Amino acid sequence: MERERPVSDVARTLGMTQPGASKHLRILREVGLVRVREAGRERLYALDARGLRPIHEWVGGFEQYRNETFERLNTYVRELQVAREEADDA
Amino acid sequence: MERERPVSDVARTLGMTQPGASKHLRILREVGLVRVREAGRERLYALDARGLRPIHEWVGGFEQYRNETFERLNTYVRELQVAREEADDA
DNA sequence: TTGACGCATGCCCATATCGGTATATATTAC
DNA sequence: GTAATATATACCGATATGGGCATGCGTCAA
Repeated sequence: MERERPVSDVARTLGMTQPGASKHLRILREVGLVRVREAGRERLYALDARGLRPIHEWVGGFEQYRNETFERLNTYVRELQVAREEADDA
Repeated sequence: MERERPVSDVARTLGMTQPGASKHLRILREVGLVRVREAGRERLYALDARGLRPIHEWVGGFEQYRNETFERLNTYVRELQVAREEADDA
């Protein structure tokens, strides 16, 4: 992430072959998560954090359901208590 | 997301079979993204947004590289300009 | 210009994943 | 008790995915 790296470097780091890394990087490039810079016979890949922005926001969109989830849970628990009290009364 | 639903409901909504939905929900349950409540012969599934929190934070952790990415890009562009000027001088 | 190097692609195999059918289990209704 | 309903699981086939090797193409160095 921290700096751009040639394909073979990525491959070595991840313990895979050069073609393997090349194919992964291709996908990441196609979805906009990395950018490439050609330097001679090397292709320097680097993270393009902009591509993660939509993902981050999408996941964050569920945040609003956090409280609601617990509210539902509380409602349920209260219903249980009421039901029990009524059963005790009978 | 907005409320708890029985398996068959989820299946119908997603246009898949009941076993299909059941298997997906099992996975989601195992990774903590949904919770289940047994109601008679029904299993009411609901989103557990807490499970998304770590994902959200993990993705957000890359946010710090956003600016750095552009700084690297700017540095590169400046290097190009300098190199061109030197070439022009020669 | 020729050989070495870096990368991308084509091809192939092993395995994972997805979705379906059949079926066992548990619960409700009669 | 028996039938109907809701779910989970086992099993199976089609397809996707991951990773390797062989190879072609561009680039650099001698």
